[in-house]
Amino acid sequence: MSDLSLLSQPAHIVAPLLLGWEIERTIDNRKIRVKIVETEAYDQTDIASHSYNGQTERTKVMFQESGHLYVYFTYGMHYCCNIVTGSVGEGSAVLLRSVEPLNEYSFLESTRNKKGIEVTNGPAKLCQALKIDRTYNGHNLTQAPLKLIPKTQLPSESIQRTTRIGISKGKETKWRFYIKQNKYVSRQ
DNA sequence: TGCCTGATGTTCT
DNA sequence: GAACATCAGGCAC
Repeated sequence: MSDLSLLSQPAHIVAPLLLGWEIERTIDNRKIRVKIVETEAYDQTDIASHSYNGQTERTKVMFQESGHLYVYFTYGMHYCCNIVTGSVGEGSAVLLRSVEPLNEYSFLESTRNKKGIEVTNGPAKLCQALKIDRTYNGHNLTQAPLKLIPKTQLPSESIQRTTRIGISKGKETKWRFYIKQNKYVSRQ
């Protein structure tokens, strides 16, 4: 039983807390574990967020209970996944930008047809590696086959805070967080 | 190493 | 009809 109550806080508080947490993804009886090393926060006051213009059919999961997964499809070929945070109706979430595999390396390399850090060092890459698609939109992260596993909080000295990547609006907001010196971080 | 661009579908205006 | 929370491959330097 994992306690995800920390996730009911605002996204920009939760985003650095999630660094170092693990995800357990079960595929064909394999229990794949990865560590979260890079995140970005988005909420309804944020012009770069999907929830900025209010709730729509696509974004409704962002407005639901925290501890669920918000998966969206972008650029015609990629999925990205977010962890919903805050309280119901708040419209906030944390984008997973990169993760570090902890086991099943060769399996992940085969799902991506890539090796090394290229397997999971980007938001769409990690979704492909872990086989996350829109069927997981709204998934409860306390349940298999996709579980979020809380870990002790990292010391603040090991966390770097910067502006976000890959957006055209809201660039000045420093809501990207990553673990310093981790090679899986997409851009240091 | 770093810039440029094509691929491709969903969402919103 | 345009924009898009991206990626990979190609080419120049």
